[in-house]
Amino acid sequence: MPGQRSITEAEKLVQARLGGVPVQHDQMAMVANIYRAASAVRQHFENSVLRGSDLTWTAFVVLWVIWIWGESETRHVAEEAGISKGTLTGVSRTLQSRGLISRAGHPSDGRLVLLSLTEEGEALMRRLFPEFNAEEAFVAAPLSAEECRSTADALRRVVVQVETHGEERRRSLLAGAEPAPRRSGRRPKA
Amino acid sequence: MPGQRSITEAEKLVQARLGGVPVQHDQMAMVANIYRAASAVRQHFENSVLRGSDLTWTAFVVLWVIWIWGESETRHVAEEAGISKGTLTGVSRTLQSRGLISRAGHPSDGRLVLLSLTEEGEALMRRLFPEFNAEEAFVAAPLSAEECRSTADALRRVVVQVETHGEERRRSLLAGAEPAPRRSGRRPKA
DNA sequence: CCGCTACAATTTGGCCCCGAACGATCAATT
DNA sequence: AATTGATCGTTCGGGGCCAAATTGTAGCGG
Repeated sequence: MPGQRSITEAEKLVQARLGGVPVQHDQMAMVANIYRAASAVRQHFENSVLRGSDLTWTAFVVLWVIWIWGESETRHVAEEAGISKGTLTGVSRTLQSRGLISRAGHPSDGRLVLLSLTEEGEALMRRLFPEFNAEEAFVAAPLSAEECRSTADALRRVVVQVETHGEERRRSLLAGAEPAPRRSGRRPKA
Repeated sequence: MPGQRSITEAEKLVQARLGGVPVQHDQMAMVANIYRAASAVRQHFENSVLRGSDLTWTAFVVLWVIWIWGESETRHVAEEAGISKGTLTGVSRTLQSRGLISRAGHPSDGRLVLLSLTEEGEALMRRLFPEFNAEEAFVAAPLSAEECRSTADALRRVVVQVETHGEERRRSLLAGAEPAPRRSGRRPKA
């Protein structure tokens, strides 16, 4: 677990590299740990409960969303699952090919596509979710229920911060300059 | 921000789908929020500070590790950065092609490869890190310094839990059964 | 010196991931 | 009926990501 041990130690090294420029330690440590925890948890889930059904974390989340909310339009599923529409297209194709979900056109709006679980997908979720939840309890075992709640609450506030003020923040950082293209991704036609 | 609003609401729906099987609410909410916060934060960083230098989160973390620890063996960089060795090979190739890092063979052990920042990479990190840290402060703005510390500490304990007991847990879940292959990835030769 | 085992980084295969471009559809005009 | 503008899901390009297979070096015992 060298990554963890080094976090606090790293801060001294950062100071050395920056030569006196002040660093926001606590915020830096929290962000680093958010990402590290997310990776560790995802990895554990994929290699324990999900491996047996050969699902990725993302595929499971998509199934979960449809399971909870019932037949849904793809854009809503993508937003709930926290992935882009383009990604969902690929994931749902995979899940459909395995017979876990089905797609149907919207009766009155030809642009929409509705996703729903097949009987097989439904049965899988009924079987899988309790195992998944048991693993959630496992990774959270060192924390009391109260600590889980306050941690969840703190993280929720971070998400709210980014989702409500993030775009405005990004605009003000650019300060009028054009948004700078990505190197990856489809090229503009011009 | 429908995703957040729905978390607590979703728990009632889960109960309905499971018909009385008990659910660990607090642990479930925490895990969901860890992942959601990590995605939101990563996305915000890539679209703000990192976009201008066309770096992904992962590429930045790799640069950061080398910056802090100095010239390092690839396996150590991969572990610190929280990615697999195979992923690092690709990322470091990209960074090298952009002139930000350089690679050198180990003087006495021909198997090892050492990564270090070029002068250009060094300059980039000196310029970029303060911007990065300012964004860490931005996303953490709704939380007090004390809340950042306790949240970071809780997440650290989750990581420790997974890293110390995860493998044992996965083994006991399988209970002797063979580990079940992945659908994706290279096929066993047999 | 010759296997042999251990361990390093790389390659490979299949998926995930984003966001720009695209084609189809809809709704509101005219 | 034709035009226009918004919005849907899909396609596409360039990466990221893991773990098994592969390739190559190290260092041992014989």
